[in-house]
Amino acid sequence: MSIKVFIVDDHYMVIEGIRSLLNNERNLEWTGHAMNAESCLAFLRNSLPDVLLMDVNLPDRSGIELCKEVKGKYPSVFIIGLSTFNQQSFIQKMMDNGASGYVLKNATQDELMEAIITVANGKTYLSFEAGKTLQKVKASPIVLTGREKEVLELIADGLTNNEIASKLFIGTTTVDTHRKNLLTKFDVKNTATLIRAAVQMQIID
Amino acid sequence: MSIKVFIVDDHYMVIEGIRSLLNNERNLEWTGHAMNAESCLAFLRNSLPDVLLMDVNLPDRSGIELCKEVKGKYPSVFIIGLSTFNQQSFIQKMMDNGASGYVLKNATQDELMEAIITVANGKTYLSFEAGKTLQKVKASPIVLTGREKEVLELIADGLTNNEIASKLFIGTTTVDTHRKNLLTKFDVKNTATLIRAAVQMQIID
DNA sequence: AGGAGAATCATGGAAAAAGGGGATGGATAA
DNA sequence: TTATCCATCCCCTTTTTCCATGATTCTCCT
Repeated sequence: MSIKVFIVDDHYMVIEGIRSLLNNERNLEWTGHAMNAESCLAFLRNSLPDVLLMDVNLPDRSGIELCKEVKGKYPSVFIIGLSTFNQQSFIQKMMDNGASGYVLKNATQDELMEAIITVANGKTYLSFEAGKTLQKVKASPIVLTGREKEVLELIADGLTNNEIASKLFIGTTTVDTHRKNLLTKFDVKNTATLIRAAVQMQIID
Repeated sequence: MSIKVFIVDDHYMVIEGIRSLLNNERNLEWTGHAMNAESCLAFLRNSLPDVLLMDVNLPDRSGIELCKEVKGKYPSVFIIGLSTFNQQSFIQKMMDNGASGYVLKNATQDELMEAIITVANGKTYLSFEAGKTLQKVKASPIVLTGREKEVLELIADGLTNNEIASKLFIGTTTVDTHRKNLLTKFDVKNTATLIRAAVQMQIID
């Protein structure tokens, strides 16, 4: 019995690449591709693959959201996240939202096949590089409270403590406290390094 | 006479994708691929393609540097930049460093062929999306002087004006001036928004 | 030779952030 | 029921950034 594979990715070259890498495999069946989240969902209404290869950066929606939605509606579909970079938080979030695996786009044919087969059997697959990154993330997870995240975003928007306080209807000193906690959690010494770290970790855009 | 094409990209899937997209074309000759800058240069020492498809993000060196080096040593090779995103500054820098074209990885087969043929004839090709981005960049180009960039990087590293001044052997007031100029050039109001903008524009990492 | 831009420095004042304390109520979880 | 975490608030001091305005070199380009 062959494994049905579907792919959603907005890059022609990547779709072609994967098709080419997989088209010699007898025990795989290529059921099609989509180039955005919407047409992926439309396809799934009619036909369910066993394994769904999903780019984390889609034009209309983030792969993270799509992952959640697909897994909610069709729990039998196993999802493998695909991305170009080793992006800390993305890998974590994809796995948290129901993905069964994560593969980088520089994977070899063997790696990709192994991932698909592993995942189709209900197990979890992380490519070597992604696994290393995940370990790093797990080693030092930065968990922000709701309020801290709000404050962080307003700082990134250029507001001062006073402005933030007005906007959130709290005291300036409270904002100051949140700010100090942010510096501690990120282990940075000032606003510049705080924002840089937050952008790099994709906590803010 | 067929056009010799070589590709350097660290993503297997992309290489496979391009190979697959191009292998039906009679007037093209696929001369090989490399997965990093060094082996690309090694290949070029023995054999020169007409067109070199180059990822802007290589593991060992940025495509921008490689572009400059290749174009310096082998002016007859026409280079097409390849990237996943529509990245403002990258497109500009690749073109500045001797690239003849820029194509996004979501390009269709037709688009890619058109790019290769256009460039092989010594003309310039920009994919539609890339062209749009470039126009935006040209409309509001943020050009930093050498010193400003140095200061910006040190700010992003978390140094204060005093520390920056010591490191660069200049006065604190001078650093302050550079800092003010940075705020003006980026059209932002404080350090937080400055760093955010700089990271997003990939002026700092 | 003139002009533009880059880099350097200055003065002085206002605003904001960083760093150090400590305190209180409320929710939640062990 | 303690213990922990969260969000809220306060005081004080020092450091740093932001703003306005102006000036002097130097080099590069025309």
